[in-house]
Amino acid sequence: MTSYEQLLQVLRDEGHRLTPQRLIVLRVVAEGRQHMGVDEVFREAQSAYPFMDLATVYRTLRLFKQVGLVTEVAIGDRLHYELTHPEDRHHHMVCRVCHGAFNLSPHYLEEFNRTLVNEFGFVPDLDHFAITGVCVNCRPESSGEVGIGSEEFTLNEDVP
Amino acid sequence: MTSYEQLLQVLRDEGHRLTPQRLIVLRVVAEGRQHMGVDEVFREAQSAYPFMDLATVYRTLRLFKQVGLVTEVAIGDRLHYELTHPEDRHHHMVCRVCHGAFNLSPHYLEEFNRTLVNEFGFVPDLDHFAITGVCVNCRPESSGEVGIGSEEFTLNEDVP
DNA sequence: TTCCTTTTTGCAATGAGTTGCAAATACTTG
DNA sequence: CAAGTATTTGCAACTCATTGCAAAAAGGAA
Ligand SMILES: [Mn+2]
Ligand SMILES: [Mn+2]
Ligand SMILES: [Zn+2]
Ligand SMILES: [Zn+2]
Repeated sequence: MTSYEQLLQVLRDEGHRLTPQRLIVLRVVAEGRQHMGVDEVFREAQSAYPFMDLATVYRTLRLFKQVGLVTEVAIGDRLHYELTHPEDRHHHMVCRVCHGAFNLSPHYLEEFNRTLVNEFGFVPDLDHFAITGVCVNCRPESSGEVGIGSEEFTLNEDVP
Repeated sequence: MTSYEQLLQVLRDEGHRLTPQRLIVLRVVAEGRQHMGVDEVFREAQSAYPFMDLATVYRTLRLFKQVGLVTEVAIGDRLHYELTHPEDRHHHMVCRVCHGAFNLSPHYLEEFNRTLVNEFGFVPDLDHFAITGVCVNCRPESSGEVGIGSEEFTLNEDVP
């Protein structure tokens, strides 16, 4: 798919300098799991480059988001990042109880999106969205069959 | 509608103590505008009770939310509170550019809500929701007619 | 390579929000 | 009304995220 070299070219093309810090953060995010929290990126990056500063990680991730290399999603009150895969747009349902995160096809928000645009002229930020709630496994009385179409992964950080 | 005395009874009924701090925060929220930010509540409360501490305001608002007296909404990355009006459920569209906030009927999220419950058994938190985006006035090319049904108010705090 | 300019970094300070804890106090009971 | 107890408060310390600024370094030109 998008190789590491191609990703670097995106930075060069927009006139950004290729510092060791940026190369490492990019590698960490590219090789990491889905939705890494900032502190997780920081720890991994620091182990490869001990002088790495947390402020640099924040600035670097913000830059990567600006140029489209990574996608940001707010889960709970923390920001998480993953490499952008244009062919795999998705949203999330995040369980408030078990912190599990389930992927959700963009299809489920398309009508909502269209309605806001058509009725109010409001263009919502619905690129990569996370809605909190309670998942089927954590519901008080485990009633209700689950349909197809959702794929779970688990966050390895606590989300408040 | 719900008088101040009735609100106090809710606290008493659940075994919470009626401290001067709580009475004042409740009065401030009850008499304040929609969606007061915490620091705004703090300032008003402090002017009525100079010993008021910011931590107490945070704890008090969290308690009021727990017992249902107030409704919380995250706008940008700050929490805002307003007195709960069960007969006036609504969501918001918040403009990233001008920070204007528009009310949105719950009706627009009902289908989305139902779909998540039915297809995935996921019960989303859609009590009082705010979606960010760009409002019709702030869109690059001002195309598109605005329908009826949205009512604007302006936040008087900057939201990042 | 060396020099120059501009960007980027590391560090320290800041701000919002949360938490532990001892002192204060609201409510209960006599 | 006084005393006892459990809750609540104020304060200070702490965390997470952001920002100003001087020092470091990337990239371009000679
Ligand atoms: Mn995702
Ligand atoms: Mn509201
Ligand atoms: Zn769950
Ligand atoms: Zn606007």
